[in-house]
Amino acid sequence: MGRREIKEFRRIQLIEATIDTVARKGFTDLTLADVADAARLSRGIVNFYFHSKEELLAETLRYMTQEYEEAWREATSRAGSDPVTRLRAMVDGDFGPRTSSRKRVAVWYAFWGEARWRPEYLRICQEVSAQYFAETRLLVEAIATAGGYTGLDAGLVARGLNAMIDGLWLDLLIEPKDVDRNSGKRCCYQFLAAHFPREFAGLVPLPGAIAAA
Amino acid sequence: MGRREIKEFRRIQLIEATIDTVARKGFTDLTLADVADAARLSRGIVNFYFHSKEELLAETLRYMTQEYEEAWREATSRAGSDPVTRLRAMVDGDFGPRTSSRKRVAVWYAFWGEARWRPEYLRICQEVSAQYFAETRLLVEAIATAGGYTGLDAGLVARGLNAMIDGLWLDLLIEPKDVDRNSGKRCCYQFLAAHFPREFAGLVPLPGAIAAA
DNA sequence: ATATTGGCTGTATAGCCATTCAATAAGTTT
DNA sequence: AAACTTATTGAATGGCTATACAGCCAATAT
Repeated sequence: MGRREIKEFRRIQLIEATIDTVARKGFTDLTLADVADAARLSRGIVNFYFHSKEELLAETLRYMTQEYEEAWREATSRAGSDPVTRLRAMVDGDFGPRTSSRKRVAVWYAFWGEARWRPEYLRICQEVSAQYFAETRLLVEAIATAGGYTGLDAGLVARGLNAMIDGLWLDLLIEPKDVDRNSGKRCCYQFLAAHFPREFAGLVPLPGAIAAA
Repeated sequence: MGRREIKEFRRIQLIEATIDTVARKGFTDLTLADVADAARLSRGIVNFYFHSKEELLAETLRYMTQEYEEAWREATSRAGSDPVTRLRAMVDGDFGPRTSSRKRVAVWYAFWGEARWRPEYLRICQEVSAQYFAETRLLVEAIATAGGYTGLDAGLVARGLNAMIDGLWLDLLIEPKDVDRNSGKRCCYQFLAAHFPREFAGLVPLPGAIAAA
């Protein structure tokens, strides 16, 4: 590896070490020595690549939001142009093994827990949240129009879906015995089916349907 | 104040000082000196009433969960026996000015952000979450039965409502410009109206209805 | 070959903070 | 009011950790 590439490589290496370390020790107990160890580099390395611990953490959050946004944009893109398929792709992505692993979700919540007191975190979270909301809102509107559903506030439905996803992630953390990635997904399907029965009802098995099958 | 009462009084005084201090400075920047100052007591006081900082924080979380549970149990109790009214009382409570003030919600999220790495926090959160879920599930079931709604998974609906509330609280923190206590409430009403139109539709004004009124 | 650059290391340091504790104040009992 | 108990203080302690930095070494340029 030439000197040219190494700079960016190390940055990412340290950011990923930070994610791993937050996942392993939490936010409060995280030290720069831990991060350096996780990256298998020397103790002083973090302050060589970042001005401060605070900056490392903010960059880590930025990295995660970018990764997340790329993931759902790619998922919708693969899903084609049908808004129903696209919205479903977003939900599926949010409960896919990579995005909603216990590790990843724990790290999201660690950052959200601090966001209130760190304007930089807040800004970053607002950005990703606004993008996601805008897209879901658009899709909800398109589905409503195409399906002839009237008297429905697309903003409210989109907001509700977004909130439900975040809340289910919390359940993955707190009640992993009652909520897993699959039941989280079904929960969202059911919400969508309640508003758009023709488009989503097939995804929600009726109670007892499994036993009957 | 006699010596008998003082012990309990100081405990609560310190716990409430802790809530205020977390609200003001966040979890990471909280020091016992801050808490002592907030309580207007001397620096060493916390370790006289609690074995450690960790214990103070766990007790603070326990205090908040008890307060929350008492609040919604009282709200449903006041609401009488009709499950529709009862469920609505729970939602209204969750978006009432006391429970969902930015300050309180920020503190909840601070604890949730740490819960993954503190088994004690996890246990406490699981407890309150399970109680709340059990009650909402019961009410959803009662509403479905009374209203003749079939083919509806009460557990999934209750789970979705719980998750939506938690997620909307996050929005109160992160996007206070787009989500406030009122729109949060309306969001939940809309979810309930989607499943139980006859029982809840009246609470969700149609788009444009306000302008038309 | 030699010089130069720049990534990287590991130790030194200074500040912070939870916890302890000896001293003191306030209240209670006899 | 003396003896005793309990609450409270605030300074001292010790451990921890972010940050700074002097020097080392490998890669590149000349």
